[in-house]
Amino acid sequence: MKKGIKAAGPDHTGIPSEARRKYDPEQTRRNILDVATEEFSAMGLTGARVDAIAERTNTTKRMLYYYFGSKEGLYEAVLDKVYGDIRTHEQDLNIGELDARSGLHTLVEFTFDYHDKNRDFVRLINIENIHDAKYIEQLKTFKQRNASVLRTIEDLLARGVAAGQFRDDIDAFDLYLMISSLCFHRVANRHTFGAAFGRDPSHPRLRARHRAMVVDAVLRFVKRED
Amino acid sequence: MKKGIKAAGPDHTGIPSEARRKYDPEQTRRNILDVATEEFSAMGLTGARVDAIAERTNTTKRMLYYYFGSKEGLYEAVLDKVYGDIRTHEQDLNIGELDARSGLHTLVEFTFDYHDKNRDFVRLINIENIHDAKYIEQLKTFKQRNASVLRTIEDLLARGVAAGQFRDDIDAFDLYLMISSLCFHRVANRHTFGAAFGRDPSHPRLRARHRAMVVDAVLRFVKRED
Amino acid sequence: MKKGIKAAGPDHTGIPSEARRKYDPEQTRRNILDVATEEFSAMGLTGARVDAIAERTNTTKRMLYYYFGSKEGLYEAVLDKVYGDIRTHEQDLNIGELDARSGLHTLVEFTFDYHDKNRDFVRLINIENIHDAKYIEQLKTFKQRNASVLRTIEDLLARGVAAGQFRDDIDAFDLYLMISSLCFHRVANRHTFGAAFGRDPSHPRLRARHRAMVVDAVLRFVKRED
Amino acid sequence: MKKGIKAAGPDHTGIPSEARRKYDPEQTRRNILDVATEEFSAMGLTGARVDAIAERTNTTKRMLYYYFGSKEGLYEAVLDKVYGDIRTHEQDLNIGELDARSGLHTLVEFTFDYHDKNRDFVRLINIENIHDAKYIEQLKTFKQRNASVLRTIEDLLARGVAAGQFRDDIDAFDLYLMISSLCFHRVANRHTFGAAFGRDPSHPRLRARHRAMVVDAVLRFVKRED
DNA sequence: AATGAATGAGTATTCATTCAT
DNA sequence: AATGAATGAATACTCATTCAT
Repeated sequence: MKKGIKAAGPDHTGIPSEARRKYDPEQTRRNILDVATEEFSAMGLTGARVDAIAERTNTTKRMLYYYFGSKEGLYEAVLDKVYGDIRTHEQDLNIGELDARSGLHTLVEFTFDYHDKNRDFVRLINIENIHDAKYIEQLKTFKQRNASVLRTIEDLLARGVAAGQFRDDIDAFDLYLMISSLCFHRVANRHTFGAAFGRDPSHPRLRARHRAMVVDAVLRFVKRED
Repeated sequence: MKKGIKAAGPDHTGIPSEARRKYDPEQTRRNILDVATEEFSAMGLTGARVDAIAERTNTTKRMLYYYFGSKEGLYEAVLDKVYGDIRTHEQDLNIGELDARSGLHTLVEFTFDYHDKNRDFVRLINIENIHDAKYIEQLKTFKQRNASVLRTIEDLLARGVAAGQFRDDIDAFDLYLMISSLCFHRVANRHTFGAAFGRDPSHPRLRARHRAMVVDAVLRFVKRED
Repeated sequence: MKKGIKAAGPDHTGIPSEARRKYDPEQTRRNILDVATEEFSAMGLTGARVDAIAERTNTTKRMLYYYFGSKEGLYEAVLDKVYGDIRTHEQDLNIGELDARSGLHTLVEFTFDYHDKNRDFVRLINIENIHDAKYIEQLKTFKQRNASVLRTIEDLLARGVAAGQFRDDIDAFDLYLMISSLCFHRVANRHTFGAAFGRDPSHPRLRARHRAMVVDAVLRFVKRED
Repeated sequence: MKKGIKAAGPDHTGIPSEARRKYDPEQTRRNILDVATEEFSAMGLTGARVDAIAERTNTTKRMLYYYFGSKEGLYEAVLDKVYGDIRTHEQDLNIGELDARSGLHTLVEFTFDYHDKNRDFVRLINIENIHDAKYIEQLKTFKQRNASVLRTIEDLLARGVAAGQFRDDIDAFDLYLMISSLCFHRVANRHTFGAAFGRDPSHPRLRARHRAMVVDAVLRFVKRED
């Protein structure tokens, strides 16, 4: 009945003994979380089925409750995992070291690429919004994490203005909303958009063109006009 | 338990007798559809409860099936109704009669306002995307309807280029995607965005500023540079 | 939505006016009865759907209740119609005029053929037995009608015994049960029999052989042994 | 409301403790299956009520789905159980060890007795035929099981012919159909037959007489005539 | 740490029947 | 004589969760 690689039990695979310990709580937890990410992303919070998750897991439904307490607890754990990543990566860009224009360019491209590659992330944000973000608000570390982007952008804008490159009437929050919109929508709404116009806005063939367009639109928007 | 205003039966509401006819299929249908729009928009397709819809209706659950066949049939009818509106209104703008620049300006403002005012519409699109747009694809009239915006934009771009106002390297589909992104995201993802940054991007106080920003960003993007 | 030939309403078919009278109660009744026979025969009493019957009718569901009172009333009317036929035909055989052996021969062949041709009849009897024959027992004329076959067989046996052709220890009821068994089972249970043995016992290719077999078996059974 | 004897929980029935274990999947399954056999046999597939079955069970409706997946799944399991029995018992007769005539005699008597005693089985076959045997056809083991009787009869016929006892123009399939008809019909159609003629053909008082008649009819049919 | 069995409260849907015209 | 709209009580089935081992 069970699919996937069993995390435990006697085997004869020749894998070193640490890897086939009878009980590996960390791996079990991780395994549940990964399967749950797929299911919640694909089906939504209400649409996801605990049984469906358990079935694709190496373990049983009971363990899911053992580790995460409830369906909602598991969903929150998934959100936490998925949301943590983007902010971490953003900070790895070291945008502070670049000049304002190329810093912004880099940030936009990163944001574009991140959404383009992490469709599960995009779907989960979507799903959270259907639930009025009530689960994500409960994650303690959530707000802290996000503050960082705004600071990055504020810094970028200040430096750009100082260097005479950028307009001085732009709000960091607004600018991030714009970037986010342009990167998010083409992935999040690709299905209805695709259905409406017969073309998938997130199709790989369009990626380079849209990436350039988004960067272009943002840079034109911030550019100081003489 | 709270029943809406009964359309029929002896009442003391003072509503003129024609309005409380016992048999008024059109009104019954409409009533169900309106309540369903709210419920599906608020709860999603899987999260919505047929019982909850029926309860807030002037009629019984049975009639819901009588008119719409199934929960999914009702959901599709809701999508159909809601999606029909925006295209109808778009065409009422008579953008063809304006010059390219103000036509685009008008279209962007309309799109912004429409999303701003019709949150149910935005939520439903979101929900449809979680379901990979599989329900909307079944609506026969759907694709036809949407073609119109693209033609409007193509025309706008052609006229703008001819008048020397617009760049000549812009694709109508891409441009609509951009407009849509900027108008949709701030409404659709207001909850997670709000949770992340402590500010609701669709808050009325920000509306005017964002409206101007979106128009500005789009016009700068299409503007021919000398 | 409606299939079938409409019994009423303005038409331009050129059919003489009597045939397209606006209201033809007799035809409406007959039409409902015929459709119901098919549905009950195909689906059983519990399996049959009033809506399904009404839909295949020239009229509406309401008329079904108008004429037959209830689903069960309609079912009883179907039974009555269908059961009436066989006894009527049996009497048309004028078996009393033949000598005992050929009379029995004729009766068996008739019974065989009747079941072979009237599968709806066979199915309905089957269905009635699942309901412990409680509906057929309510049909007033039912018992009277059946008495006739037993008298026919009694007469046949008496004459056969008198003529030295038949054994004298056979009961008419038993003999009819035997004949009935041999003619009924191959039709009634053709599906499970077919599934079990890969051959349909009521297949036309087997008909002649089985017809001869049944006649043969019965005649051997009654035959006086020296 | 009337619950059967609970297999679990604190009780005061004096049943030894092993018999009222809280977790006994095999017993739970069996219990459901037995109750379902009665219900399906009495009411038919469509007429049977899942709730009615659950109520007479030691467990809840949920377990019915846990073990059998659906009402139809349960119905199939019932068919499987019930059909399995007759073939098993047939083979226990060891007819191959008897001479042709007494072998056939034994087989007919067994078949007669089996149908006479197992009315649920007979009813269920009847019900399956109303459904065109579509459920029984899905049981994998079904066809295999049945092949055995035909081989038994073929062997019997061959030996009887070789011994000069039997005619040589009889097909095993036909002969089994005859036997089956004579044993099945009197049970299956006892209600309509009873209603029609005022006598129940399966009444115990008639059993011995009909049993002899059936054996007699079959043996006369196969007997070689000089 | 891990598990198969068990459960109650829901959940979408159907059905025979009747109402108002 | 005929009809489209309306209904309440059922009906099969599902779901997240917990028990006993």
